[in-house]
Amino acid sequence: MILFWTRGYAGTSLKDIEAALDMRPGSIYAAFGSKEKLFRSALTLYAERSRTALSETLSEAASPLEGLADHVRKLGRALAAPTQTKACMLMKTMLESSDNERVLRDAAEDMMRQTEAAFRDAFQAARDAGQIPADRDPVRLASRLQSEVLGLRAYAQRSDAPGRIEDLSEDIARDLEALATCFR
Amino acid sequence: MILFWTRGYAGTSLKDIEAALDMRPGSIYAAFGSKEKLFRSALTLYAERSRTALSETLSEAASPLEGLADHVRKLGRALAAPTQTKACMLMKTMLESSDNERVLRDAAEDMMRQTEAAFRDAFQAARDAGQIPADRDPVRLASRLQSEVLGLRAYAQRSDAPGRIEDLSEDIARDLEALATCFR
DNA sequence: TATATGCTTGAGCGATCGTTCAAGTAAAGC
DNA sequence: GCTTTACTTGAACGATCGCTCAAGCATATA
Repeated sequence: MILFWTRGYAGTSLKDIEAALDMRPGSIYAAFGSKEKLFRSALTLYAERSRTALSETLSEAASPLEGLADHVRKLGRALAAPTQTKACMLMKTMLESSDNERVLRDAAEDMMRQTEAAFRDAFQAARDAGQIPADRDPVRLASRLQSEVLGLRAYAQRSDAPGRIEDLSEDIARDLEALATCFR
Repeated sequence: MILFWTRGYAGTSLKDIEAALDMRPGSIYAAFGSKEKLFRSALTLYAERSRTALSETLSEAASPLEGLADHVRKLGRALAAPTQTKACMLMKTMLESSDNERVLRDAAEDMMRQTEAAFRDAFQAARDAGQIPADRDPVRLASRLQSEVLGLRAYAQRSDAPGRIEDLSEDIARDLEALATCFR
């Protein structure tokens, strides 16, 4: 999965996959069917893990809004560590897929919408709990947060990012919390 | 340029370029040297145009901060229109480039830093003019804005984005202006 | 031990990649 | 009209792409 994540769909050759899985082409095709199917399962795995991480952070937090802020701060800490790739795999897939790979694009979009729906539910819960003003639209807040996270992760890909990422994620988290404080 | 922008470096084949320029391979190589050099000049052209657009918007605005807010709103309007590609070409290049294309990655990063420097100068000017609080760091604000713009443009790539983009850019622009209003 | 079964192997398929270069074409100078 | 010069052409190169399949291997069953 990490291979596809870092190099993308078209950028990963079967040679790379053979080496990573220590399998020969025949076995790979017997097990996964095609490069595209293998990529899609990698994409699904990525999305599931992301969703799990988010829901765990949300459930551990004292409130939905703090949960979202925690999520952003955790992300910032993760992105400050040196890893192969930082940017969101769904975003990378969406950006690299052309028309003849529309299936992948659509799949990535769908999964991204699921994440955004989780954000929306959290904002909705925060509003129901009176933590944020009633005139705030959870859908709009969710797309804003989605966009901020995409931006943060894309920015993190820059080689000079490590020193700025924690400030960035802290700013985003503070803005989330400010939704509550401006209401008191 | 648009071809490279939409499909990326590796995703654009010489066949595509031949068709787009109505030139045969020999002429292309005589004129540009290599696919990589052609891509780099496309990247440079893109960055120059972006920079020009930004500086024009800034110079037309009543104040640096309003200039930045205008820039974001203009971007939102542009992204709401149906175009081939929305996401920033520098970001796409940064994300798709692997280690064997490090030259492209570095070039894209450099150009992105120039944009960010322009943001920083505008924030600095706003602070010097007393428009934003003195304890605000222009560098930090600039990286935040850079990240927000990257996020906005990546989000705009989604097929269901058109309806949300203007809200998103409006939210970002308001947050910029709030740097001033919270100071009054 | 002989046979059947399921999995792995890697040579090789046709297609496409970026790139080159001998040959062809067109305009300029004499 | 002939030569020179500058530019264009497209066939073809080696490399690599995703993928296939006859052959080989190892284990289970008889």
